[in-house]
Amino acid sequence: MIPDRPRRPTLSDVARLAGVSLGSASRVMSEPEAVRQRTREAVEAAAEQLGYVPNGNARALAMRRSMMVGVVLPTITNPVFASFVHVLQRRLGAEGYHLLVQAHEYDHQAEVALVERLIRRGIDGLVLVGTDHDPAVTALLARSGLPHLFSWSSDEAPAQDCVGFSNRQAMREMVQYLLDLGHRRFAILSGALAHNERARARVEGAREALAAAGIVIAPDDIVIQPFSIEGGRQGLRVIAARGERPTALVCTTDLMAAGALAEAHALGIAVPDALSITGFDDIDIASAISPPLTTIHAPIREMGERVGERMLVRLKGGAPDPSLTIPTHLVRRQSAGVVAKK
Amino acid sequence: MIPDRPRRPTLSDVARLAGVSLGSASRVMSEPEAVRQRTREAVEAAAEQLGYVPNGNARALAMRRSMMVGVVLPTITNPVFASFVHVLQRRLGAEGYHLLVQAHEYDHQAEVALVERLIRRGIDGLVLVGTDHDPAVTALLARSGLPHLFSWSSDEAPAQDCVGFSNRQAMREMVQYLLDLGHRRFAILSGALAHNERARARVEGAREALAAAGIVIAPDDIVIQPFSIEGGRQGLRVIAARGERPTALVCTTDLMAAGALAEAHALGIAVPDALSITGFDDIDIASAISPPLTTIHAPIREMGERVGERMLVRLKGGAPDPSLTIPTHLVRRQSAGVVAKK
DNA sequence: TTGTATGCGTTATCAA
DNA sequence: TTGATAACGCATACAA
Repeated sequence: MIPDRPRRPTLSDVARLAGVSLGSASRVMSEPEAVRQRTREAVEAAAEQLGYVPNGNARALAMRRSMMVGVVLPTITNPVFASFVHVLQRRLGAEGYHLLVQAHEYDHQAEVALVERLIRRGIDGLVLVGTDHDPAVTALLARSGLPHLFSWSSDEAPAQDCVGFSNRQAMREMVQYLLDLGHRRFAILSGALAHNERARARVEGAREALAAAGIVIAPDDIVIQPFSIEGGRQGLRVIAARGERPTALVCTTDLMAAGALAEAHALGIAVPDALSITGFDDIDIASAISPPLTTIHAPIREMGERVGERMLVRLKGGAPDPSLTIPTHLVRRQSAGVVAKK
Repeated sequence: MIPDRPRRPTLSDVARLAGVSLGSASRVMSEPEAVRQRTREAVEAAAEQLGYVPNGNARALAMRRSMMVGVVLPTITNPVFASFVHVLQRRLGAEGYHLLVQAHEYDHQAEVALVERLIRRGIDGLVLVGTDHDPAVTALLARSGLPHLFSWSSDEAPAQDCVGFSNRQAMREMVQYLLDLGHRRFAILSGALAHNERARARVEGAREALAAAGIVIAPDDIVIQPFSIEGGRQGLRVIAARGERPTALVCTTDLMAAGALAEAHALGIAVPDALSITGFDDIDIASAISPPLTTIHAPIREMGERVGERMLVRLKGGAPDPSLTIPTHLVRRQSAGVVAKK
């Protein structure tokens, strides 16, 4: 009986055609130097002739390693996370790993399900953004014994396995800069703070710097909108509708700042003359909008490299390293300026 | 002897603890309705107690389906591709599929290696961007019998399995609009055209619309730079250095247009008064830069949905559908205006 | 250096 | 409805 669907050739088929054992054929694939040239060539010829393609799933089962690393992001549509994936992919891809990317769209609960799905699917390691996760995530990770790394945030980081930067310190620097420019009336625009220690740290950093200057920020001056360009627009509208406007609008992401900037243009609010606007992340587009965005450079590239390297170490059975804090820096552009004289 | 590493519990362990056979335990996982309630509960309790997590790789091997779909992109750092991934992930994720995303960074040859790696790793289906691929890609796909879909381009599309839009027609519309605004001197700014039928179709569309108006574009007026913001900046510099400047700069992506716009600002070239600049894609940021970008809306969301749906059909053994062309539309914003009177 | 045999953790087939 | 048992395709320890 002829099989209806032409089954893809397996290593057994290759071995048979080459006239060697399955074991030898397998060795040719994984450790070619451990096999005589003659047999190697026979196997390679047979593989070529049959169009043999190794079955990664069988391989993963036998080796108990899938060569896949999971990455759970807030969203892939913010370029700052896309860049992170880009770097990670290059670094881990170079060592033969594939990336399984998932995004929870800032849904705290959704993240639990994504992590579980990734573990079930059979990843070898997991990269998480941030350190504030549902206890269920931690439990899953602990139970599975899966190597995992946290990223982005060193503000509330565990002692190990986190590579990030100080969102709080960065934001302090930003606000201090604005204070030095003479600003005294501030508003802060952020996405939701719940389950997001990065946003919290950024807002806290701003608050601290202001407090040190004797400025107390009112609850109303912290506007919460979605982490997006549209959220930025909305936020600016809210603030513009106020009686006494701030002279500086501190946004917790470049995306929100870009939206706020666009809306300021639309409303005829001059930036930075009537209102200074600042961002956070330093995504590519930040320098291309106008006025170019004064922002914090988040060290995404370096963070991605470090996370990738550490993940590779952990995947090879290496021990956890202490958490690492990468410096950020303020990028002065034109969206923030000296406060206008009365 | 005690095993040194605490092996993760398997379905056998669960079955043993529950006092049922492996087969029954397996059934509880996959088709719970085909098992008596009593045994089901026993198995579920045992699984819970042991913290059982199914092994996806074993599952993939046994079922001969990995529940993973590959996506090969030019780059993840262009928001237009990130959005595509976002939509695809939602659609396929809803049906339990994982996405294996790879980017070739516009390296034609690199794509071959990526596709091969994905096939080896064991994907169930593959989504490709564009239709112009190395013959080796086609060969791999044909040999593996893997369901695969093309996207983005209906200009040189195969009769089946492609979901895209007409880059050429869209660009014709754009240039016609500029002609209607009175422009007669054009420059075109694009990334490399080799192995990229989308870029080619966009340039061709522009050329055709110009030709129809009796305008012949000189080779020098087509500037090639990387597909990026920086590429856009460079491109504008090249054009600005020319003796006789164009009044309209047609860019083949929003990213390049944003870069060109930024550089125009930097050089003191008024947009649109001294130079109209147009983009293509309509990424989120296009409406937030200033002046807001006149561009072509590429139907990424709908394309992603269609691709996802079709992929699901193909994954279930369904037959290929004829290729689909989704309409685009011109988005008139402020970066393009009437040509200045002499 | 090569072959043999077993295991990886499931699903699926077939009797019972 | 359940249980035994054979795939699934490969890696690997061990023997030859």
